[in-house]
Amino acid sequence: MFKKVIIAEDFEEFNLAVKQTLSDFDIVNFQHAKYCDDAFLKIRKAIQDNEPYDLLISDLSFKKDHREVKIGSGDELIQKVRELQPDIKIIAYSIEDKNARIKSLFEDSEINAFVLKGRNSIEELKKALNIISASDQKFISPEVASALQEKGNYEIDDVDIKILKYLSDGTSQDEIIEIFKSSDVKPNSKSAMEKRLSKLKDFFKANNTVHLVSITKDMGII
Amino acid sequence: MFKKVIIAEDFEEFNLAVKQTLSDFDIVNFQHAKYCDDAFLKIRKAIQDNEPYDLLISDLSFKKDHREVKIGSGDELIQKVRELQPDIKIIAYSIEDKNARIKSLFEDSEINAFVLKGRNSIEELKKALNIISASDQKFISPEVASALQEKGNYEIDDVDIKILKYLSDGTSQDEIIEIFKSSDVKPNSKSAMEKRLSKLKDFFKANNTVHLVSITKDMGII
DNA sequence: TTTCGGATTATGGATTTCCGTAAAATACTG
DNA sequence: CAGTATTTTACGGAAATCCATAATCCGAAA
Repeated sequence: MFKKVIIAEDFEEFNLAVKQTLSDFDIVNFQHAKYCDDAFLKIRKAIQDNEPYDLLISDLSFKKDHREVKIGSGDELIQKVRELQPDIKIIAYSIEDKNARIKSLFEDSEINAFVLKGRNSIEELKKALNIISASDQKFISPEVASALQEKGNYEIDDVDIKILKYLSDGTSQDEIIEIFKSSDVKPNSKSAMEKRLSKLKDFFKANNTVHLVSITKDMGII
Repeated sequence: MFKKVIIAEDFEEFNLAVKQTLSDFDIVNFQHAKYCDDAFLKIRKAIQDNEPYDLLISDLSFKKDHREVKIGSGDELIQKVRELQPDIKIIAYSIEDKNARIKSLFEDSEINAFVLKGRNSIEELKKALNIISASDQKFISPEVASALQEKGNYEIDDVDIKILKYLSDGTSQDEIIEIFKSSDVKPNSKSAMEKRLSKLKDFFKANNTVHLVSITKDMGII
C-alpha cells in the first residue's frame, strides 16, 4: 500500500472523506492542498528532499477565487506532475463524466485510476487504491468505463476547436476567417471554413451551427 | 437550534460533512436521502406522523442513474416541500453559482439560506444554521451575495426560454413557429419570433443567435 | 363609438449561412 | 518527372437569418 500521499482538492468535504478513507488503510503520511499550485510545489519539494510522494489524488476542476494561480485545473497539474515524476501513481477524482476528457487523461497523462465522484465514490476510491497499489493495472469507475472503449476517431483538431470557440463567442464566420488570416492559421478560406463546419455538424449530428455549439458545449469540448 | 433535520444529497462525501457539522451543534435527530423522491416521501411521512422536520438541507443537482425518479432536481424538491410544509426552513447547499437560479430560489421558493459549496463551505454552513435557526433572517454565501442585488429587470418570460431551448436543440426559427402554431402558443408569427430574438440578443449583448445560445447556456438559463 | 397605444403580424430587401461543384495548389508515388 | 490523390480555395445559387418599416388587431380609456 502507499506510504506517502498528496491530495489536491479544493472542497473540504471531499478532503475530509479522502482522509478518512486513507486512515482506513492505515496511511498516515498524507498532505492536502486546496490549490494546484501548492500541490505542485509540495511534490517538487518532496523530490528534492528525497522523500517523494508515491500517490497523487487530484480533483480536476478547481474553483477560481481571489488568488492568482498558475495551474488552474487538475488536468494541467496531472500533466505537469507526470512529467516531473514519471513513476508516481495518480488517481483522478472528479465528477467529470465527459468521455473525451477521461480518455485523454488515461492516454495523454497516463493516470492510473479515474474515480467518479457520486453516490458510491468512497467505495470505488478504496477499490482503486487496492488495485493500483498492488499492480500496474488501471482502475476506472464502472459508470464511465465506456469512455475508454469509445473509438477514438476524433478527427477533431485544434483548429476545429478554435473555430467552435470563436463561434460560441459570437464571432461570425467571415470574422473568424479574417482573424485566421491575420494570425496565419493554415486554412483560412471561406470554403475551407465551411467545409470544416460541415464536417463538424456531420460528426456531432447537429442540425445547424447553433445546435453544433450547443452540443459541443454540453460535451465539454469548448 | 433545530431539532429534526433532513438532508437531500447524493454524494456521500457531502453527507458525511453535513452530518459531522450537525453533530457539532448537538443535533442528533437527522436523516439523509440520496434521491429527491426519498426525501420528499420522508418529509410527507413525518408530517402525517405529526413529527415534522424543521429543517431541510438540500443539494440542487442530483446525478442520474439507473433508477427512475419523479423529482430530478433539488429545485423541484424545494418547491414541492415549500408547498407541502410552508413553515419548514430550507438551506440550499450547492456548487451552483448562477445568479438567475439562486435569485429564483429565494424569490420563488423562499429558501432561507444558500450555502455555496467550496473551499470554506462547512464554516458557512455553520453560519447559516446559526442565523436561520435564531431568526427569519436569510443567509447567503458571500461569494454569490451579488446575485440578490442584481436588478431583476428580467423581462424574459417562459416563451423566451422555450425559444432558446428549441434553438439550442437545433430547431430552426421556422420550425419553432410551426411548433408554436400547432400547440397554440400565443405569438407565433415570423416577425414576433424575430422581434423576441432581437430583444434577447439586445438584452444579453449577443452578436448573433449562436452567441445568444452560448451565453444563456453559460448562465444556466437553459 | 371613437381614439389611442401596445402588441402582433406582414412584407421586402440586405446580409449571412448553407451546400454543391469545380478549379487550383500541394503532397505522395512510382 | 508524370500522374494520382488529397487538401485548399473559388464561385454561385438556395436557404435561412437579420433588420427596418408598415399594416393590422385589440383592449382600455375618453
